Amino acid sequence: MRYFPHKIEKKWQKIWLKMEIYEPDIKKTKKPFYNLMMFPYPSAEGLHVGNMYAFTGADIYGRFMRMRGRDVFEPIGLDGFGIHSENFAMKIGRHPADQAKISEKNFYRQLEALGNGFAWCERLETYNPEYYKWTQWIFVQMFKRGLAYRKKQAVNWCPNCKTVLADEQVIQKSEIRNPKSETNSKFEIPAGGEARSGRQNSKQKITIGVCERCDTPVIKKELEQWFFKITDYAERLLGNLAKLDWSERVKIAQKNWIGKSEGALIKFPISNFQFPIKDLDFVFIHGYKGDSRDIFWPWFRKEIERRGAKVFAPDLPNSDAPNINEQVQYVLKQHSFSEKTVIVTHSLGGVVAMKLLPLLHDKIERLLLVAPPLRTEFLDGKKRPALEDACDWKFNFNEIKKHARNISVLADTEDHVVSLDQLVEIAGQLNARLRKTVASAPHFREIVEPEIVNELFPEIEIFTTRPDTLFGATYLVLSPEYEEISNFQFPISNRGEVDEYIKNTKAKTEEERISEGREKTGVELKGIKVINPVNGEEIPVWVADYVLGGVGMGAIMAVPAHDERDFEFAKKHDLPIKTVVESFYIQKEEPGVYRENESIVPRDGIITIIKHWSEDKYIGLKWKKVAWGTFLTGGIEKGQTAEQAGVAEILEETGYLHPKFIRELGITHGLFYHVPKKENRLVHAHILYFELQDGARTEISEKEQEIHDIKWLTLKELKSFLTPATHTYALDLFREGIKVYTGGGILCNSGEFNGMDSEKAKLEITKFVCGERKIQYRLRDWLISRQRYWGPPIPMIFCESCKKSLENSKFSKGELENPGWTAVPEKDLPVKLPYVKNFRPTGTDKSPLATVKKFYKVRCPKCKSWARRETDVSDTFLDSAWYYLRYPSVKMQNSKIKMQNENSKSKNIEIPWNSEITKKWTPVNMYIGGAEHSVLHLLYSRFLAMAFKDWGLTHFEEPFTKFRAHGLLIKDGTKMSKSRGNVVNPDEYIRAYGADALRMYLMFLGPFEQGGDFRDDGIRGITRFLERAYKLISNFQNPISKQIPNSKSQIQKILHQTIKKVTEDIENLQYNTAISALMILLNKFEENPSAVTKEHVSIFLRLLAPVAPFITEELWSMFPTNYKLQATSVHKNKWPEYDPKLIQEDTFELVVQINGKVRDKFEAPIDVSEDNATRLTLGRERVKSIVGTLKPRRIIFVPKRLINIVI
RNA sequence: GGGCGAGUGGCGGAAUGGUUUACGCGCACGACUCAAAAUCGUGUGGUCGAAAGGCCGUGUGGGUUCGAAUCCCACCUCGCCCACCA
Repeated sequence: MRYFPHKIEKKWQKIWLKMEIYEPDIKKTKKPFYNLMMFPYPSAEGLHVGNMYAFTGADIYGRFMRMRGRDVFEPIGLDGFGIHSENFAMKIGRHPADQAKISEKNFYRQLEALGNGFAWCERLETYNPEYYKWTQWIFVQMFKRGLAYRKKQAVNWCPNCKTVLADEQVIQKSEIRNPKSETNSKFEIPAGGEARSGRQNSKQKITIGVCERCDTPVIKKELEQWFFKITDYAERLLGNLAKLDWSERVKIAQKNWIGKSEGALIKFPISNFQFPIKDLDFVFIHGYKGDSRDIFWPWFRKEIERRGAKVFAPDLPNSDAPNINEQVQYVLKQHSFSEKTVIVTHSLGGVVAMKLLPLLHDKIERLLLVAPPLRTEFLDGKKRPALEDACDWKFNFNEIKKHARNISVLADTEDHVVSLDQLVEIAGQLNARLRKTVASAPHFREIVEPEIVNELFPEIEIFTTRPDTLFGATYLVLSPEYEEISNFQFPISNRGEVDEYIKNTKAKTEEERISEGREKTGVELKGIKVINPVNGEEIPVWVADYVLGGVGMGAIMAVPAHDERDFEFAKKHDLPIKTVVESFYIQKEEPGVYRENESIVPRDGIITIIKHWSEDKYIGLKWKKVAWGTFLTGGIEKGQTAEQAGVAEILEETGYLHPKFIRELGITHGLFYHVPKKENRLVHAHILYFELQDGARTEISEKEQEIHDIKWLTLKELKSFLTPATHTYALDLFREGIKVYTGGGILCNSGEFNGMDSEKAKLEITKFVCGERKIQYRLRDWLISRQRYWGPPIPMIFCESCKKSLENSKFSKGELENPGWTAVPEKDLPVKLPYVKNFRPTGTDKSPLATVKKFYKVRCPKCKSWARRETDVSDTFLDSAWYYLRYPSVKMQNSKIKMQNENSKSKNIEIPWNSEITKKWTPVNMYIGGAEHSVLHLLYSRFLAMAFKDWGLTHFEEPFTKFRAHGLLIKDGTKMSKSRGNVVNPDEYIRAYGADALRMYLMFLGPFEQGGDFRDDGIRGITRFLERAYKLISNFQNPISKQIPNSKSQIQKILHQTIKKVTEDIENLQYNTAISALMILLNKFEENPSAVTKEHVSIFLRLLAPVAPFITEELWSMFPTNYKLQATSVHKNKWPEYDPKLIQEDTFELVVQINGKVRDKFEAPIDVSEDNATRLTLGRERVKSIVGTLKPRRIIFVPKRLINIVI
C-alpha cells in the first residue's frame, strides 16, 4: 500500500473533530494538564511556518502528556485586535472588522491542518465583544483600585503610523556614519598605548530608534494617556522569578527589565542668594493676634540661626487690633534694612511688609510672603472688623516690586482663611513666584512648617547608587525635563540660554539626539550653586540631556572620577575631576589567597613597570619559591618617596643603573597572602612607570637571585604572566590608561571616611548627610492608551461637572486621583467599538473614534450631565495578558463573587470566568512561546495575575508554572519574519508532503529551544522515513501466535533503549534527537523484518504518535483487531515504558587508549574487573607492538568505557 | 557599551570529562531500468600511504587533566536581547 498523506489527514481531521478526542472533560477531570501556546495574531496572509514550528513543538508535549495519562487541555484562539491586524487591513484596503472575519476563517482552516490536538470548542478571539467586554472590565477594576491613572508624558510617536509607540515597540537600529568631527577626546594617551593606535575608526557606529513596523525614525510627543501602575508590583515580579520553572534566559531578561538598584536619595541645598546665608539678615513679621513665639516662629528662628544668619523678630504693637501704619513705623525704628535683608511674613504680617517696602531707601534681598491676605474676605466667613480698619488695603505693587530683588508667595492649598485667588492675585501683581503646597496645619499654623524652609532654602534631591563617592561629586546635572528649572525664580543669570537648551533638546527627535553620537551637551545654570552636603563645598549645577527625566529623580550628582558619562561631560566642559575611590583587590586565586584567620600587615609599596631601553619589552619577575609572576615590587621606607623607592628597588633587585622615572599611573590596594613571608599583606601600592636609559647593570646579590628571575616580556606576554590581581590592574592601567575607575575600593580624599571600604561607606556617608536609602527600579508604568481604532475602547468617561464636585467623598480611588474621570459601570459593558468607515489614524493626537460624535457624546453615569467618552483604545498586550484565564471558562457560566467595591462595601459581582473551573485548570502547567515575548507579554500577564489574586479573583499569583521559549526559525541566514519577506506558508508544504512530514521535519531541524534553519531540501529524508514506516507496517502480516519475543534479542534491546531515549528527549523538548532515535529503530526493523512483532510495531507507533499524529493514527487503525488495544485512537493510548533490565548490555566495546590516544578496541564483559581488563589489554598484539618492553607508568580504567595506558 | 547564547564534515546537527562527526541532507559508486525518476545497497573529515597504518582535526592562543568539543583564563567571529538607568 502506498502512503497518501492528504487522504489520511483529511479523514482523521474529521473523525477527531467528531469524536472530540481532544476535548477533556473540563468539569470532572481529575488529572488536568493545561498545555498552552501563545495564540497568533492573524495579521497577514495567513499562518506562517514559524507559527507552525511553535505550535508543533507545544503540541508534541501536550500529546505526550495525554498519553501519559493526563487530561490535556490545549486551547487555541486569535489575538486579532491591535496594530498588526489594523495595518494589514489598511494595506489591502479592507475594514479591519471585515478582514477579521476573513482571517479568522483562514487561520482556523490552517490550524486544523496542522494536526494539533486543539480543544476546538473553547476558541476565543480578542476582538469578539464577548471577550473584550471583560478586557474592559479589567480596566475598570484597575481604575477603581487606583492602578490606572492618567499622566502627561513625552511618548514615542511614529510619524508614519501616526500613533504612539511603547518604548518596546521602538527598535534600535545600527547605522554606520561618518562622524561630523573628531569627537573622541584624546586625553591621557597611555604610555604603552602605541600598540593600540589605529583603533579609532574613521567611521562610527550609531543607533537610532525606529518604529518596529515601518522603520520610520521615531519622534517624541507629549500626550496625556492612561497608565497601569505595574511599578507597584516591581518587587514581587522580581522576587517570584526565583520560584518559576522558566527558561533561564527569560528570567534573566525579566530581571534586567525590572532593573532593581539600591542607592540613596541625597539633598543638595541651593545657595540661591547673592550673599552667603551667614551674611544675611532675616526679619520675621508675624500675623494677626500673634507674636514672635507663636506657631512656627521659634522653630524657624532655630533653622535660620543654625545656618549662621541673624534674625530680627519683633513683637508688633497691638497685635489684636492692629494699625498697620503704626506697626510699620515700629519695625522701621527698630531695624535697619539693607540689601542683605530677607523678610519673611506670615498672614497679616505680609500686609505690614507690603506697606513697609515702599518706604525703604534700599532694595532688600528677598521677600517671602507666607499666606498673605489681600482683602478682608475670609474663607471661614468670619468677620474681622479689627482688620478692616487696620489699613486702607490698597497697595502700591510697583513700589513693592522695586524694593525687593526677589519675591515669592507661599500658598497652602488647604488654607481655610485666605483664599487662593488672593494669593494668585498678589503674586501676579508682584510678578512673584507663587508656590502652592500643603501646609502642616491649614494656614501654616503648625509649630513646624518645613515648606517655609524649603522655599527659602530649596534643595535638589538626587538619586545615586554610589553615595560612597559623594566627596567626588563636583557638580550636579538636571535633566531638561526637570520641572523646577523653569518654575524657580532662581537668579539664573543665563536663563535665556538655559531655556533655549531645554527647548532644543525637547524638540529634537530621537534620531537627532542620538546622531550627535552621544556627545555630552549641556548648559550651566549660572547664578546658582548647590552645597555638597558632605563637605559644604559649593558646586555648580548643569542641565544636560544625558540625564533622563524619567529616571530616578531626574537629577544626578556627577562624579567624573568614577562614572564614565560624568567623566566625558567633565572633560568636555572643563569641570573638576576628583578621585575618591582607589581600587582594591582581594586575592582570590592561588597562589596567595588571602587567609581570613591570620592577621593582616599593612604596608606602603610600589608596583614598578620597567621598560627595556631599546625594545618594547618590560621586566617581569618569575618567583622561584612560589608560582608568582609579578612586576618589580617593594616597600617604601620611612622618609622615602615612591619614586625614590622605585629607583632603589630597581638597583637592588635588577642591577640596572639608569632608570628614568616617567610618571605615576595610580594607586591600588591589594590584600593577599605573602607566601614567602608567611603573612597577609594589605598593600597600598603606587604604580610607577620607569624607562631604562641603557643596559648598564651591576651584579645583584645572591640573596636576590635566589628569590626570582628577571624576564623581558611583551605586553601580551605579561597578560598571562602576571598572577596577582593588583598587578593585572597595573598592566591594564598602563595599557588601556583606565580613565575612570568605576569599581569599588578604598576611599581617599574623603575626610574622615578615608580608608573605608566603599561598600561600608555607602551606608555611612548616606547616614552622615541624612540621606534616605532608596531602592530604584528601571521598570516603567505600562502605557495603555493607543490612538488607534482597532482595539477595545477604554471604558472611561470624562465629566467636567464631576471634576468640580470632587470632594463629595463618594468617589473611588481612581476617581480621586484622576479628577473628572469615571469608569463605565460594569452593567454597561462592553463599550462596543463602533463600525467606523474611516478607521485610519487621523494624524492628530487622537484616535479615529474622536471623530464619531455618537460614540463619544454620553451622559455621565454619576451626575447625568453631558460628558465625553475616552476615545483611545487599549494596548493589545492587555488583551493577551489574561486570555489563558478565559479559555477553560469559554463554555461555562461566569461566577459571581463578593468583591469589595469602591466604597469598600462587598457586593456580588460577575467576574470574567468560572471560579471552580479556574481553580481546577490554572495556573497553566506548560506554556510555550517565542522568546520575543520574554519581557512584555509575560511580565504583563504576571502583573495582572498578581492583581487578580490580590482582589480575591483567583488563587494563584504566577500564571505560568512552566514556560519554555522556542528558538527562531532561520531562513536564508536571517530570522523568518514578515518584514524580511522570507516567510514560508505551510499550506504548500502540507499539500506537497503532508502535515506529518512537515511537523516532523520542523522538529528535526535542531533543538526546539534553539531554533533551526529552514530549507527546502531535507524534508525528503523525513518523507522517506514516513513512507518506509507506512510500507513496513501496512504490509505487516506477522501472526501473533508464532512470535514469542525473545526477551533478550538485539531488537528488543534497541526497542527499549529507544523508549527511554524518546521519553527523556520529549520531556526535555529535544525533539530532534527523539526523531533520530526513531529513525534508528526503523532502520533496525528493516534490517530484519521477520523479527518484528506486533508489540514492536505498537510501541513504535505510540512513540511516533506525538510527532506524526495522522500517519500513526491511520496505521494504528489498520492493526489487526485480534491484537488487544486499550483504545481506538493511538493518541488515547498509554505511553510505552521501558524495561531497565532489557536495556542492560552483557558486553561492551572496551576502548584502549595509550597515552590518551585510541589504539585498539575489543569486546569485553560488561562487569569486567580492572585487573582482568588490564590483563586482556596488555595481552593484545596491537598493544604489545606499541608498548613494547616499556613498563606502563599508570593505568586508568573507566568501567564500561575504556582503559588508558600511560607509558 | 552591557547581558545571554553559539562557533564541530560540503550542509542541518549529535556527543556536556572518556571511540569526534549519531541521525538526516548532499555527493560518489553500484543494483533495478531501454533510459530516467523513484527505490534499494555500499561508501563519504583532511592528509600521507599500494596497504597495514601514521599524522592532523570541534573559531584562535594558553591552562587544568592520564585524557578536553566539553572545565578554567584571554582573544576573535556571529546571533539574540538591552542600552546615557545615575
